[in-house]
Amino acid sequence: MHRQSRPIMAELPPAEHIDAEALAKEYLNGSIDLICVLGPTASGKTKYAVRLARGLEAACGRSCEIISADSRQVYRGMDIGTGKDLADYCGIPYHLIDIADAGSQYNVFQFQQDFSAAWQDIRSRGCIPILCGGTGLYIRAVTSAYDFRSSRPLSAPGPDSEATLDLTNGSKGLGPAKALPASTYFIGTLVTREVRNERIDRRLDARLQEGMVDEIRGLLDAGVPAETLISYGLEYKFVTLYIKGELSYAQMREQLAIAIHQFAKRQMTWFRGMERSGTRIHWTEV
RNA sequence: GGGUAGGUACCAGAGUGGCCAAAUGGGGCAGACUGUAAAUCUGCUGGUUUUCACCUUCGGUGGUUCGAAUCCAUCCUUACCCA
Repeated sequence: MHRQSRPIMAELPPAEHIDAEALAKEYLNGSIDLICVLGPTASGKTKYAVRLARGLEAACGRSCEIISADSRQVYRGMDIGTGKDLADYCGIPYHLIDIADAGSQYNVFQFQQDFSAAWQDIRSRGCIPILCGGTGLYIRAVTSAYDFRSSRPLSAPGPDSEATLDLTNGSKGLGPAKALPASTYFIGTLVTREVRNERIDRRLDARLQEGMVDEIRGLLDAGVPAETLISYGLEYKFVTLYIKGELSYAQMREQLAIAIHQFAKRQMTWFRGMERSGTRIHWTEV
């Protein structure tokens, strides 16, 4: 008898079919000003967003451009570990990928600024913007118009008043009114946990074979501190620990797979939280 | 065949007569998170129950005892060692 405790799992939301033509119409008549594709890692967001872009272009003749909402793909030289898969875009222009140096510290506030600029730019050229990514905080910061000016500026680890002052001045200088979307249509890419984890495992092995360890060793050799890479989390954290000899290859692979599973779960928690607070997400099977 | 050490909840692993439904870690589940978010943090994790509580659990069986995961007997079983 296998009475393994089977905890209640949040049921998957019902999937719906997204009609590109209707969506294009909504965008053109101004009832929405941004389309956002979100989902946990390994749910096929990018591929879906590209397909959607194609569908929208076919439906209304306007070009689509994708704005990435991925807190790690912003860094140059971090390709395999962040799964950039730039070929997946198939010619659709993308934004906010490779915009910061590996080793630097990008953040939500910066993202909000950069997103605003890209979003306005795309719209000013008559194109349709699609925000696509899995960094929930980033997505929410730009679609719910988070106001960071009133919040505490990022403070340095120590009592480094100078750094704090610089950031404060910087945010003031950018002005209070950032242009952000007023109405976003959210599409979530839906996969069962089992399928998701299976894909994560397979993808991890593929990345290891593609030379992920070498990529990260290269970053270390280029002078990116190990602590910084570790702070980036997941592949950068565990592979760095492996390179430093603190984990065996097998341990690295196993612990990393678990950490990615847990990350995907946390992403879903965030998205559910968005729904709980009133955001309508149209989940679709991919 | 003989010897030794083990068999504890999903896993690992404490506990060696009452304060044990059973430490701790991992995993899992759920949640929080407006300037690091692939980060950081919280709760739950035998069953019924709102709580109190009660019920069934520590390889099997049978004992000892007011009381056993803990002691005894026996059986099954795992690892290693000697043959």
